[in-house]
Amino acid sequence: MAIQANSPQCHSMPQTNCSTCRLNTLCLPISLELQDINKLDEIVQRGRPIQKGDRVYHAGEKFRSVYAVRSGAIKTIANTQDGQEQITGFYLPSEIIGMDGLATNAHSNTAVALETSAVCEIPFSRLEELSAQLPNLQRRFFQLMSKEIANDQQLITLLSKNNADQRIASLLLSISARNHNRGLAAEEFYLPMSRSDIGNYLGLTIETVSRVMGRLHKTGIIELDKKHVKILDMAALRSLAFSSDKH
Amino acid sequence: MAIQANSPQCHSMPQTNCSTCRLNTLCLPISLELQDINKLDEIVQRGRPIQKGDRVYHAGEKFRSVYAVRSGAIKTIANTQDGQEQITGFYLPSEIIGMDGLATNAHSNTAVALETSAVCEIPFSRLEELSAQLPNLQRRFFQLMSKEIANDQQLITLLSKNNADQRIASLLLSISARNHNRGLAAEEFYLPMSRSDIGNYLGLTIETVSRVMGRLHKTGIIELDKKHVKILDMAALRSLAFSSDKH
DNA sequence: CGGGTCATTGAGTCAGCTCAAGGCTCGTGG
DNA sequence: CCACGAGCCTTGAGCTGACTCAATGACCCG
Repeated sequence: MAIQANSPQCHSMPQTNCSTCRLNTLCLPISLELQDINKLDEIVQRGRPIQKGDRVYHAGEKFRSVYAVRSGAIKTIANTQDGQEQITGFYLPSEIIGMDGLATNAHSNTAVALETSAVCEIPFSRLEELSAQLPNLQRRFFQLMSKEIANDQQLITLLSKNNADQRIASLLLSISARNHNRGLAAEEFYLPMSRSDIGNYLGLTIETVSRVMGRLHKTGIIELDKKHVKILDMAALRSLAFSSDKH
Repeated sequence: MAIQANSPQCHSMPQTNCSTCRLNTLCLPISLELQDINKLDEIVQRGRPIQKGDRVYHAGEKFRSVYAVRSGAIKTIANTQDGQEQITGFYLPSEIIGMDGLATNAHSNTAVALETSAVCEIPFSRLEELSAQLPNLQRRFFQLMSKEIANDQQLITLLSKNNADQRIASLLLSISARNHNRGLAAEEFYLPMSRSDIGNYLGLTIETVSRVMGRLHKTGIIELDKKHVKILDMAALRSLAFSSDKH
């Protein structure tokens, strides 16, 4: 718990508005003028930190807000008809969650913190009003939803066409790239999720996840110590993820 | 070809505006007042019928419009990094395609007609302007994108957690339900796509699709003649799709 | 130090894959 | 009118990647 509280993402916590947030070149405010950012800022509610395992919202809850991840990491879980759970995404700082609730006015997913995290709550009715006034914000929000669709479709392809090695390699590359975008190292990072979460997300068993990660380690492509990953051979990892032959 | 041209969906062709279109309780105009529907109608462009195999838009093309399927059926295809194709959706009348292009301002998918079809083109810049004026339309479009996300996440779950029988059963039920929504029979319909399309979409080989469909036929759950499907035991199909045990 | 959670490793099984052969349907051309 | 080729689908036989089951290891916390 002490380790979680000291996680490196937490130094963005003292930020109290969007215009000074170091994530504002990635998050919802992109392409907004300073005065428009301030308008957005007025409707954003910053909550207290949430602990590992806490929910941001849960399936069935009335849809009121979307949330920007400010620090930490969040997983979203969809419940299937037969009572199983499917992790539909891992979300890192600057990424937006909660858009699943729009269609039916109730969240279809549950969002759970993977470690101590902070989120900015954005009441959707206010965001809608503001979007009608600020064309750039409307466009930006459409784009965010479209990005979500594109991400989901990439996962669909991964699950439909790729073997275990390719799925794991792709996940590592995705996290690496997103960290890099936020100004962190692309080659070295902590995985905020458990092996079981990875398996659930990628449609694999925990044993297979463990074996594949072990193999990547043995072949010298990554260094691995529990959740600490260091990519030693980025090119090899890429060619593994994107090679068309399954063997 | 003659058969395609006489396909049952085509009698919606003579419609020339949204307010009299029999799909307007399902399509984009939902929840709009009559006068607002007319405003929407002014920006909608109705094109000529497109033939089987024709593209509505293709990957890489600049994003300009979204499209409502008016008749026929459309598949959307994403190209993977390694040159494979992944079908990401089958779209029936009243459903909207093209929203994949918003994030990057270029389409990431290619949309191909599965049979002779007609689409309504909706230029996005005009739709954006109108959305800012009509809160209901803005909300409606957000909802459509959210619905798309929800659909994609259901497919993710299907691919990640369900076996071949469950995947096929779920697809049949989905098409059945969507036909029913449009006032067509839930129990009897033509599959507009090939076995190979089904396999691609569901992450299965064509042989497995064929075997599973044959098995559903033999066990008396469906009647099957090429692409003509009749669901004989809806309850059995549902319990097959949603049972939690894989065996 | 004991109990719980999470991860690793091994051995055997099986669902869905690959490879291969053959059938059905439709359009074209002799 | 029929023969033929091209697509699409079906069916069979055998293989294999990922699963299941099982045991053990590593770590944390009380």
